Amino acid sequence: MRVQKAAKKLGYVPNLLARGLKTNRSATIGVLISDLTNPLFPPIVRGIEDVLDGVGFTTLLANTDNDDSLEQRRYEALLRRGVDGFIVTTAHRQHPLFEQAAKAGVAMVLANRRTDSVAIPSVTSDDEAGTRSLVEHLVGLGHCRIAYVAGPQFLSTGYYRLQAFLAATIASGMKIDDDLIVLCDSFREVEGERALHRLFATGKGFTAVIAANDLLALGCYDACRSAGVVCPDDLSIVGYNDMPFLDKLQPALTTVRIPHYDIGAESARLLLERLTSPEAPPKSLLLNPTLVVRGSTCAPSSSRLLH
Amino acid sequence: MRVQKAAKKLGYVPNLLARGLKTNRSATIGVLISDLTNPLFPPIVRGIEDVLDGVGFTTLLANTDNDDSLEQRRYEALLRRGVDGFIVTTAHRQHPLFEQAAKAGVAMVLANRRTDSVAIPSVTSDDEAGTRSLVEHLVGLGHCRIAYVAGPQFLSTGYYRLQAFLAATIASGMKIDDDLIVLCDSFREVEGERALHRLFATGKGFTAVIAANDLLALGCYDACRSAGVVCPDDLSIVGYNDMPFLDKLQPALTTVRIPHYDIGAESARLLLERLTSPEAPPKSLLLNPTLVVRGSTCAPSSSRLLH
DNA sequence: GTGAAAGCGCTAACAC
DNA sequence: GTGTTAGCGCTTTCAC
Repeated sequence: MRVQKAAKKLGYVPNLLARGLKTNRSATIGVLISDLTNPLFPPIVRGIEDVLDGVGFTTLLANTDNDDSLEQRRYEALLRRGVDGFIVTTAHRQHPLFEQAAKAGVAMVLANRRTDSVAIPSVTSDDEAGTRSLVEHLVGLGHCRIAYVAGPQFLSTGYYRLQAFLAATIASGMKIDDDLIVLCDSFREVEGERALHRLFATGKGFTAVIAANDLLALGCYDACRSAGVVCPDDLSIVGYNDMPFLDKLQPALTTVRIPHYDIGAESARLLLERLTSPEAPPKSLLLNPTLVVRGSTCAPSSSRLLH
Repeated sequence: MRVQKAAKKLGYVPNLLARGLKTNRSATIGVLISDLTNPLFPPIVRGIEDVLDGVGFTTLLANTDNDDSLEQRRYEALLRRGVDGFIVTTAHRQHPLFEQAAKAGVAMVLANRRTDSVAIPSVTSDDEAGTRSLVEHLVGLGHCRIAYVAGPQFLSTGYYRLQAFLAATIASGMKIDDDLIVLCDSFREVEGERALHRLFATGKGFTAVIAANDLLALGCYDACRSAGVVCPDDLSIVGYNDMPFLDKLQPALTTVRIPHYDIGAESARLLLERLTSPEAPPKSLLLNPTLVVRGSTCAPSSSRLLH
C-alpha cells in the first residue's frame, strides 16, 4: 500500500517488455491489413480498436500490401513481439501460413475474408445474400442481360460472390453466358476498367454489370467514361462493400453495404473469447449485408448495348 | 559456427522482447495517425513503411481518433513497448505531450502537421505556396469574391493555409471580407457543409470557395446539392490535399496535391537520421505541393450568387 | 570461434 | 499487506 503510493508518486510505469517476457502475455493484438489505402479497411480497424481498447488491450496494426512475403514478415515480427493473438483481413481460401499458425495454437480470427477450411474462426458478411440482392434488384428493374466482373477466385469474397451470382442468375430464370463473366486478378480499379473494356469488346449486349467490389465498379466508371457509355442510362453498374465516399460519386454507386464496423468489433470479441476460453469450440460469424440503391442503376433503355 | 547451423536447423527465432529488454533497442517505430478513415493518411503510412522496411525496421501503427487522451495512451503503450522513436501526424500547434517527449529525448518526427515550436523535426508541405496557387488559379479565372472555409486554427495546416489565403488575397489586390471566412472545428465533411450553408446565409455574393482541405470541400458539395447551387457553374469549389478518389467525383475536385508518399518516406528518413546521429541539429523539411486543376472550377458566370 | 556468467525489469511464489 | 528470491530469453563480457 505505502509502497504503491510511493511508486505512483515517482511516476513509475511498468516496462511491458519485461512483463511480457515474464508472463508470456501482453494484452496486445496484432492486426494484419491487406491494404490500408482501400477505404474498406479503416472502418473495420476502428471497430477492432474500440472493442479491444474497452478491455485494456492494445492494437498493433500492420500493413501487408497484398504481399505474401511481407505478410509473413509482419506476422512474425508481431509474434516475436509477444502479441496474444491476431485479427487478419488478408486470408486466402488456401492459406498455409495461417492454417499452420492455427495448428500451432496461435489465436487468430479472420475478418472480412476467410479460408475454405473453417478451422480458423472468421467474421464475414454473407456474400451469397448480398450478391443475390443485387441480382434481384437489377432483375426487378427489368435487366435480363447482366455482366459480372469477378474478383480474385483465391479470395473467399471473390469466389463466393461469383458463385452466388451464378446461382441467382439461374434462380431468376436467366441463362449464364460465360462471355459476360470476366475474372480479375485483384480488387483494384485498373482491373475493373480492363474487365469492362473486355466486356465491351465482346460485342455482346448487356444492360447491367455487377462488380465484385466497389473499387472494381469504380474501374467500370472509368471504362464507361473512356468508351462514351453513360451510366446508368446506357449501363447500370453496381459494386459491393459500400466503402466511404461512394455517395459523392456521379452517379452515386448502388452497392451492398457490409457492416464494416461490426465486422471489426465482432472479430475482436471473438478473439477475446478464444483467449479467455481456448478450449471452447471455435465459432464463426456471418453478418448480414444490406442493399443500398443509389443512382447508378435504373431500368434498361433501348440502349445500343442491348443488342 | 556449428552452433549457429544447429540453431537455424531447429528453427530458432530470437525473442524480441528479451532482446529489447536487454539492449533497449527494438528496431521498431511507432506511428501515430489522427484518423485512419481520412484517406489522406494511408498513402503517408505507405511511404513510412517502405522506408523503414528497407532498413529492417518494423512499423507499429496506432490510431488516435483525434482524441487527446487516446493519443496519450497510445503513445505510452508504444513507448512502454520499447519503440525507438515516433512518427506522428497528430500534432497541434501547441502540443504539451510531444514537446515534453522531445525534451525528454524521445526521438520523434512530425509528419504533415507541425507544432509552432520548431524544436521537433517535421516534414510538411508548403501550405503557403499551395494556398497561393489556389488563389491565383481562381483570380486567373476571373473570380474576385472568394470565400474561405478554414480548418481548425490549432492545427498548423488550418492556421497557415488561412494566413496564406489572407496574404494572397491582399497580394491579388482584393479586399478581405470577414463575412466570407468561416472557421471550422474539424477537417470533416459535416463541418464543410455547415460552413457553406452559413456563407450562403450571409446573403453576400461570392463566386468561388476555397476549402482548407478536401473533406471540407466535399462538405461544400453536399451544401450545394441541398441548396440547389450547381458547381462549378454557380460556384467554383477547391480543396486541398488531393486525397484519393477525388477524380471520380462529379465534378472532379480542383485541389492542391501534397506529396503524401514522400511526406511519409522523408519523415522516416529524418527519424532514422536522428536515431543514428542524435547529436546532429534537428532539421525539418518543407515539400512542394502542386496545383491540380479539375472540373470544379471555371470562370465565374453572372450567377445569382454574384451579387 | 565456444562456454560461462551477469543482468535487463518484471512477476510469481513463498516466507514473514 | 511487505520483503526476498528465482527466472523469463536475450546480449555482453570475459575466459578459454
